[in-house]
Amino acid sequence: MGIRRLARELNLSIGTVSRALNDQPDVKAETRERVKKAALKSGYVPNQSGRSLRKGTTGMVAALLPTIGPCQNSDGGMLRMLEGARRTLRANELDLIILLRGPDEDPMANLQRIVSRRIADALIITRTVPFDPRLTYLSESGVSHVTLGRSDGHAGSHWVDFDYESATRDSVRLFVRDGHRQIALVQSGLSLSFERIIAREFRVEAASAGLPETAIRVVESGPGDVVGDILSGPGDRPTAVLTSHESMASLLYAELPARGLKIGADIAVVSMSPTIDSETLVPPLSCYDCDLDNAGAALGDRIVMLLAGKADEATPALMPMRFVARESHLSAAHAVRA
Amino acid sequence: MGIRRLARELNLSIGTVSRALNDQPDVKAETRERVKKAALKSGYVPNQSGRSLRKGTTGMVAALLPTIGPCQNSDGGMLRMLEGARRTLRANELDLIILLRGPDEDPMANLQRIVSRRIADALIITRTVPFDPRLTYLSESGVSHVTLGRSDGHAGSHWVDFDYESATRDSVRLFVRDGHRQIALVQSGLSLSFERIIAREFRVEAASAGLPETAIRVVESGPGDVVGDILSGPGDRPTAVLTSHESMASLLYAELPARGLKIGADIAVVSMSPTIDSETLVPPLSCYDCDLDNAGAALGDRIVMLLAGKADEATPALMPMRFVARESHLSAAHAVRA
DNA sequence: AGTCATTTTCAAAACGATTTCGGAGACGGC
DNA sequence: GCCGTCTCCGAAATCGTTTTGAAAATGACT
Repeated sequence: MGIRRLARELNLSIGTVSRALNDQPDVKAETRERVKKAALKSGYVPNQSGRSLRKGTTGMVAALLPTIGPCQNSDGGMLRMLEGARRTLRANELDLIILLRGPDEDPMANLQRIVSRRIADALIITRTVPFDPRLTYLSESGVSHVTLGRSDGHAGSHWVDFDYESATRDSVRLFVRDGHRQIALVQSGLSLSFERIIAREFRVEAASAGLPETAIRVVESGPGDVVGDILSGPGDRPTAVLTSHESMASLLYAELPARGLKIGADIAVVSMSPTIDSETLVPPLSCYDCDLDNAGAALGDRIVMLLAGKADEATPALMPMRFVARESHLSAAHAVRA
Repeated sequence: MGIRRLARELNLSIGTVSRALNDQPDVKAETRERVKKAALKSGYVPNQSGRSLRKGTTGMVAALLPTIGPCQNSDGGMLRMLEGARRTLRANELDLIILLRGPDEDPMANLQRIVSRRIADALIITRTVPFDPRLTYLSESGVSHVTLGRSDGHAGSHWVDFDYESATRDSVRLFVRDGHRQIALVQSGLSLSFERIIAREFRVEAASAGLPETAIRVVESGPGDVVGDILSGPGDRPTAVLTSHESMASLLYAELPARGLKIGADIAVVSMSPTIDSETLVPPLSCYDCDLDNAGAALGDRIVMLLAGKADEATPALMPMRFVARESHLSAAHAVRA
């Protein structure tokens, strides 16, 4: 196998065979048929290395996925999204490959290695931070890329992201409408773009809803001290909590009951961007849901546009988040205050 | 960029430069140093396509990951394991890439495409089924591969798997010792190798513990009817349940309370192969834990052995599972029977 | 100095595909 | 019969690297 052998069997030159298989002109329809049939029969598939070398493109798109710490079983959502991207890319003759980056590897060095070895034609970048140096590097190197999550400081960049602003605003309004006067936001960090966005919007909306500075609490913590961080501090305890990630919500579910606080009764909990089984929690978790399949497809679409040279059609995509009211956001909290 | 330019700058032939960079003999130590320094300075990295074409190997190992249905947020564990594999492979100059397969793609066709395009030197196969046709194909094609999970009917094959037999036996014994006389096993399917193994072992061990046929219930179900399936049927209800996967356990957590059964009190629940946050459930889930990092490393090791031609050193690896006693396995169940 | 063995280097041939360029026929119009 | 056009195909160049085989340099010893 190899195009050489196929050509010899057909009594044709390898050039003609290649042209026939790639649907290029200057090949008689009948010949093209003959070639294609023979290729199918002998199971010929062009060697990727040879093809890449000559064409200068690999036909692959790489998604860079940092695997961080032990608290990373939230990946289910990521895979779900990448599957959406895969489907779209595949429909355009592109293969999606996922590249893991361990905690031991330097983000930039890792990126440079991938770029310079020409493993993929385009990249999908996740876990963006504000002013992400990776994006600067990619832009300067002229490598096509789409990010999951915006990054401040990269004006013309192509991204897909969820509408955390609206979701955060809605959430705060919901709390206020339900009579909560003391609210908190729980995050596991503040470095990622989406965490920043949520924190900022949370403060702004709470302020514009008339809540005083002391009524707003933004904590950033991990397992062990989440609940302590929320409940400590001056003034009344918060009666409603928004978490920026499902993993934080599950921590609350684990620790709040031990403090005698019943979720959905004594304290309201709403979570952002959950993965799948938020309804199997007790009580079922109210959350802002996101359409992972479509987000993935949007990522794929952007990549396809970029590679087709239609960069102008690759507009940013802000995916809506949908509030799913279950039971955890309910609370008799206003009574606490009254 | 390009070895050609590098060679010209150094006043050397490209052959010498190549040999110097690849640590091959027949290069003066001083020259080697000079070349390496220049390569580092100019940021030269060999083009992967050119290298693959010439060497016939890609330096990549592909892990094939089916993305199935919506119930797949158990992937966190899988990624964790693959990260272990990545680390080991990377230490041996190999790159790990993950290839998703959507529900729309045929497993065999997908596999054939990957193999014939020579995308990777070796494959990691997951979700093995008994007498897996993929393994037959790979063996016949002479493609190096290691499977996660055994597959009946492939004697000499290389695999890494968890010791489900022992865990299942232990679990049944634990139940019996705690006085349970009516036990159940809940699975989401029966097609995968590990599901078969657990089911078989469950029946065998229960029988040899003296439980009559009617006291053993093995149900295979999805969301919605798990609890119904367990509780229905002749005889007393089971007082202890083993689940073969964390996702099933979380279903039980969601649905059992509604039937008035308190986990860890009225009914014992133990889960196999959980991912991370089984301790944040209420009550904390007792389970058989597995060392994902080491399992991943074992996968990587096997691949390295295979590619180094030391197939005989790539022995199968049965990874132990460790019982983590939390609270869900407790129960006053014997009282029910008494 | 000449010979031989041993390093060290260079030039050229792979690897497998795509693409460019040009030539051979076929055909029609004059 | 000659010339231009069109269609189809083959030969050769090309992509960037590794590997091979031969040539040059070096050193040791007569």
